[in-house]
Amino acid sequence: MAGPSGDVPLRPRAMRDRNRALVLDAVARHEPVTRAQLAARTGLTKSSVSSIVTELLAAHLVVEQGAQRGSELGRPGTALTLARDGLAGLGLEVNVDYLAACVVDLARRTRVQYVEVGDNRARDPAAVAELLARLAAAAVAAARSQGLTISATCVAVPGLVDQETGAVARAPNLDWSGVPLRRLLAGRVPAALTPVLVENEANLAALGELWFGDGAGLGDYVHISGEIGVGAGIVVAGELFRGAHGHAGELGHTTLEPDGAACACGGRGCLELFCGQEAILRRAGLDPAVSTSTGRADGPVSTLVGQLAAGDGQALAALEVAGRSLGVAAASLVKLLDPDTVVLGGIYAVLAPWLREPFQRALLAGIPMTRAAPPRVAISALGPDAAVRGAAGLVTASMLARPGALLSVSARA
Amino acid sequence: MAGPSGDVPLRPRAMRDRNRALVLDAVARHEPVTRAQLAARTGLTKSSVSSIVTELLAAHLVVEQGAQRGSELGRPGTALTLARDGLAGLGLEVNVDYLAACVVDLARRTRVQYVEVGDNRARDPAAVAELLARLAAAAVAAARSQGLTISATCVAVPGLVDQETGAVARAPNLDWSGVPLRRLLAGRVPAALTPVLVENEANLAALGELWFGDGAGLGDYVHISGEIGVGAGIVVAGELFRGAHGHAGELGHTTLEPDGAACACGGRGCLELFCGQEAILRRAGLDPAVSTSTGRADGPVSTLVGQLAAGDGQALAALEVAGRSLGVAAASLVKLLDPDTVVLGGIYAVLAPWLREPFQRALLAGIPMTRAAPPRVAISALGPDAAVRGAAGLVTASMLARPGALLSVSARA
DNA sequence: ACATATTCGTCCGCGTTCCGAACGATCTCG
DNA sequence: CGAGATCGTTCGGAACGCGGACGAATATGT
Repeated sequence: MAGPSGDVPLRPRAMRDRNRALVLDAVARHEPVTRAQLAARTGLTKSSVSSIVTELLAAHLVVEQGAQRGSELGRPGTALTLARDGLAGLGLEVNVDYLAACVVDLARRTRVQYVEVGDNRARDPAAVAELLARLAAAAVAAARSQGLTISATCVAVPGLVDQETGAVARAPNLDWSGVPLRRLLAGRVPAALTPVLVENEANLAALGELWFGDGAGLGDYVHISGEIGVGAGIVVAGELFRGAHGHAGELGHTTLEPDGAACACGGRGCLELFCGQEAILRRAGLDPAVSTSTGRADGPVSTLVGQLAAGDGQALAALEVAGRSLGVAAASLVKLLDPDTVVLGGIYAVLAPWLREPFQRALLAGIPMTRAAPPRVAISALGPDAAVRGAAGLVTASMLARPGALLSVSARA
Repeated sequence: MAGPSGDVPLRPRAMRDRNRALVLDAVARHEPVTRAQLAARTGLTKSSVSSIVTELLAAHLVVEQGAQRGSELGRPGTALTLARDGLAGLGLEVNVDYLAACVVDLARRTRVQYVEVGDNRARDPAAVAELLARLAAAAVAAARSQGLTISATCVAVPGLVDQETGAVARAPNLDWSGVPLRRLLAGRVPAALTPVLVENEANLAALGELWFGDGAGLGDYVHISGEIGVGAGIVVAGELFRGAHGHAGELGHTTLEPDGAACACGGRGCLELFCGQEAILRRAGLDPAVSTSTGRADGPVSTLVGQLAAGDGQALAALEVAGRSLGVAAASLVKLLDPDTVVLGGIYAVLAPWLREPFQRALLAGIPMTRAAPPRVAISALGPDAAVRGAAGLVTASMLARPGALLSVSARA
């Protein structure tokens, strides 16, 4: 029952908090930037900006870069940028056939990135947690040698997550159910990495696209993430739409044919049966059973790409089917959510040369004259990397959004 | 792209604005209420609440009701309630087969409500605007005799609206396209009723349910509005989800059968072909062509209800089909948006005794083990009245949310 | 009847924060 | 080298919320 946008009274302190976040955000967006430019951009006065910047400098969130060479008149300003050598976010990912870790600094530069291939379906959740913790330790060590300090961690998983407990309620493709991932990691990871967030992979991939891809021009968008499952991440006004229980975006089990084939989820004619990774491979005549790689390294998807490039008829037909069915589902989604853009990510980014055309055709056919302009269709620049980086980015984003919490963490270097 | 929740700097003035809205909202929710209770509820101190209440009293938004009889110890407080005799909102509705107007006061009591039946497809948009303006004038006169002053107007229309211009981009069931409704009304209505908002009917019906129905317990919900078209209104955290262009919630043209029958929208196998009002009537063996009434008064829907109550097989089968198809579409919607509740509104509220069971069955079948708890299914308490009242409520809600704008409007009575 | 406890609403002084104007600093251009 | 422009700082003023103190109004106990 949120009343007027948040039921909390606004005190001078909260006012300062928000203006601090406003300035820090403007630095992140426009660095390098001078105090005067910040004042113009945020609408605050020069005095207020100065006072806030002083705090941000003391907290080591922002650093001065010396005089800004301006070809204009007057005294040049001092350039401000986000600190590159201070706090950073750690992103982890558990997927069906690999683990990944990456470290991102405040300026959203990826400073460390590790991937470790291996079939996690064959492993016990605790064993996966153990491997992931080791990967994390390696990434943190590499980050420390670059002068970075991890402030928090976020783990991407291909399934539904209970935000409160950090447990994976259900991840069908991993065959996980009720796995308390946060607790499993908490015991295996130094306390400096906590808190550990757990979040759905498709959601994080959408945010990854926002922060590390072409996010700027997307507006409100839906990021469709093709992996072994099919998920959608919905971003509205720069923020993730999570739904009431954090489970929004489950696109893979949209019903396409009410009387179609049975799906593992219990339903019938689900989208995943037409354009999930395994369905595509099978239709193309490839064996999806072996170490299914999500488009990275060598794996069935690269094999498929090879066949497509060679003009293999069966493979091309499989993508025609996938694109068309995905387009039909996307049309319904677009009519329901009215986004500016639809982004194809995950393996769909890799398969875009063959997928895009039938997808777009079906999408437009399903959105007739009802809307002024059809949504743009964009291809993810990140592909399968989007989720880990989105996870790390989520950590740094929350630092940028709440700088107040970090003010006392000054004395570092 | 919105940075830290709004790119506007927070000044002392904005702080006051928000706290004013916070207090006013608390009054609305808990009236009658004393200053001390408001302080406890909002988290502000007694001093701040006192100061804000003084302003609200001066603006005639709130009135004192004399001493509050408390069975407790100590000095009793003075009860505060929203003013019943001051500002009010005017809601209008253009639908296929009727026009409606209603006036709602700050306390969300419906003070005036008029409905005028008549087929608007047969009329020119300008003629409709003329009739609507006359209905509005009558409603306003009735409101004035109760001591109410209209502060603004909102019009509900069954189609896609351009929020900027207040024009109806397309309303297929009215056969309107590019009708500048705001401009048509502006010339025919006294200036005191402006500004005139124009908004989609399904969206307003959802808000109507929130404010005038069982809104309290719904949480985040989707209100499915069955009329001649089928629309959905999505409410998240007490606010409407409009999408990037204000066109979100178009459920009626979700594709159910990609190779199904052609729909007027240009697509194939659309949901409306299975559970739109005309489809249901036709399948039940009734003639939908005559003055199709949206469940109010006498009309084909009441005829249908009669047949259903009598146990007519063809009619029951029609509702079985409608319920099942609506349930399938709702299942996809639920997986995409993850709401707490799904509300059946419009004619579906009237048909609920026969619709609910197949609907719920299909809905649950489509949401297997993937979610912790399936969404609740609720039946609208308002039915076809939801939209007009939501329109009027939207006006009063925006007054409550931005009391600052009304402070100078004091001298009334 | 009267004192006491309790709660309500107001008042006043204080701290935080933003704003606006003025000022010195620094650079470009002629 | 002076005029003009821009940058960042500083200082006083104003708005606002906070906290404690105070009088008002009521119930309870003796």
